[in-house]
Amino acid sequence: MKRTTIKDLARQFGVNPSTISRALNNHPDVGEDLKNRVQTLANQLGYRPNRLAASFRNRRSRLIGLIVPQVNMFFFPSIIKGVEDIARAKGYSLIVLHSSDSLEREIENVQICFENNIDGLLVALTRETQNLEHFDLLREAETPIVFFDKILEDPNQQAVVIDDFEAAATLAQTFRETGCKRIAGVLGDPNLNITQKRRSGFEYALRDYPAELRFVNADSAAQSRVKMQELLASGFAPDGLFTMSDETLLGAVAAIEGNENGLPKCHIACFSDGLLPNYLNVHMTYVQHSGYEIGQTAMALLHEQICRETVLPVSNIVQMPTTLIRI
Amino acid sequence: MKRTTIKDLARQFGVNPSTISRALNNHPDVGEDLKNRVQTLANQLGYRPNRLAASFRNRRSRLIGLIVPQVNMFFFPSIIKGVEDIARAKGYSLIVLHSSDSLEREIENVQICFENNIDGLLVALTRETQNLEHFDLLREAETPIVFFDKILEDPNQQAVVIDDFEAAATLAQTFRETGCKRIAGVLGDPNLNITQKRRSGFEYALRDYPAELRFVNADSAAQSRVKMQELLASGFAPDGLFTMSDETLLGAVAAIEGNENGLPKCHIACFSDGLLPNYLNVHMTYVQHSGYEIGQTAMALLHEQICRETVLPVSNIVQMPTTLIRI
DNA sequence: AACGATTGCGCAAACGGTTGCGGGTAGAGC
DNA sequence: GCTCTACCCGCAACCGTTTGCGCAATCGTT
Repeated sequence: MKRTTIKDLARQFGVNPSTISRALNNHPDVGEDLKNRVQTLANQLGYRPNRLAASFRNRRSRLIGLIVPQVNMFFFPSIIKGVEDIARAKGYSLIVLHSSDSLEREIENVQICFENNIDGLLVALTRETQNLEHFDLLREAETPIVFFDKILEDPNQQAVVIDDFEAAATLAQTFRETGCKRIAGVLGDPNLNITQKRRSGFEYALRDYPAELRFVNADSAAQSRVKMQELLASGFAPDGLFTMSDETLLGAVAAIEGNENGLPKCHIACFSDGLLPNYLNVHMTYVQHSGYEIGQTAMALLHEQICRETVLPVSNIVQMPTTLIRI
Repeated sequence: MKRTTIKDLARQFGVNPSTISRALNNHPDVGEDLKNRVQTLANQLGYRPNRLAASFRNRRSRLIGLIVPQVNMFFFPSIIKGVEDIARAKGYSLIVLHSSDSLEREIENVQICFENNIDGLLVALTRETQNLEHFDLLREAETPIVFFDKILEDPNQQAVVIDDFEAAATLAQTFRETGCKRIAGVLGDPNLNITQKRRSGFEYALRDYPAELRFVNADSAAQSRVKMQELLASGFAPDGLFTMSDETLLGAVAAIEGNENGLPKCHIACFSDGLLPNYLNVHMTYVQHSGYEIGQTAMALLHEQICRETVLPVSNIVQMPTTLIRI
């Protein structure tokens, strides 16, 4: 069965397709009577507009691109939920692409987005990304872009992040308060902007505090566990643990709890989306930065840009508020 | 800056747009010389085809719809990764929609997919879904659909699942072997097909085994934890735990480990995507059903249907193999 | 040299919906 | 009876790409 088109409806009523189009779009140039009859028949026949045709004509696809470096367990699901909820409310659909932590694939993804004529793009960068040249394609097409979470310093960008430096510093303070002397920190990839900011915020807050800091880098729960096991095996017995993400938290806690030599009470402070900490049965302090809210905010910001129909030449970095939670 | 189109290229070479189109698509009707010159200039100018136009003309959008009941932590990320990897390899992009466990929203999602002229659809149903009528829209348009994980019994459907009955029975056996007498089972929503199958497989395998079975239903980690806490508070002290998903596993284990009265050694058997069990620092047996592979298989199956260009009137339920793992 | 086959390109329509413009009709006002 | 206006609707172009068909030029064959 073919799908019913505007032309089909036009034939039914013996009018011009343009009139049907206007009737369906509630254009004032169509008589009330005809308008009603058209709309009811359209419903009966289950008429659904062909967005492809409309998009093509209007040069608006009503499609949003979402590019993430990887599909992880904790942050990504929250993000996609937040983005999709807002996008749907505004009448947009989501094309989701992941870069597998590869710049090459990120570039591919941008091209895919361009070819699909997306109306706007949301991006979290890979750890390999050093500049934003590959987005020029979209910028020249005046397609608004909002970066979030994993971003680069760059003029004239729209972005949604948290105050990583400040949050890390706040977490660092808790180690001072609890009197920790040997702190293990599991950070993300050292190339990442957020890793650098969180580390420097952490170190800055403890710059005059006499504790031994040992940092390791890990991108996944598995890596975090291994790195932590190595650290423990090396004889370092931390009384404090700092992690930068839920993934690394999971791995590090597993390593510590699985440690055969046992371990004295260990104070934990971390960044988290808020779910995992409640299931680990250990006390900890965490900065909750909600992926859901970041996703919502980023999408809302993007939508503003789209409606404005002109890319702002100003930089706008939205810093989301975070909450410090003790459990 | 406007994007370069085929017409721009045609003007440059003083030829007809159709010739440019053929040159770019390596059509034999274009001379080698011209073909090369066109392709090199197209690269230089960074020409990217406007898929919207091509899709419109060809009635193929190269878009795949992916509808999931909810965006959870463990299963969904694996699924989307598997689907996207295959889809990308075949030249398709993904529109991701979640139904928030609501039939109404699922119906909306199907309509969105239809309007976007998707070439194929992958669906895991909500717990509210009782029939597949709302997919008729797409079926009439001859759009292939592949159901996965959460499906309904229905003739003439393509689906990818696991043998839930058998797998649950296998897990049940482990309780018999370890001699458990009081088994707590945390299952998903009772309306779900997989819940019913897994429960009946479980009960069947233990039909002649003298153990006390207590089942509770939970959709999330939080619910699972609460239900398990209630069960423990009621005086039931399980020596065996059976869960149906990673989410429920996480909640149930947290409840047991957080139990103030302590608990004797508890044998755990569950369904899992394979990641979480390694981080809980408890021994268990689990049936690994890889969301990644299910996603890949479902997408590959869908691609076959798309290429066949005619919807098969036969039912084809692919049962993925599972692995029993003890840790 | 005459003829058929092949090569290489142009022409134009089509996909479905949108929109500026124009025009016909009916009613109101003088 | 005339003009003016408001109301409704048709006409046709357009968005970028694809493709069947046609045709001229070239090539190969007898």
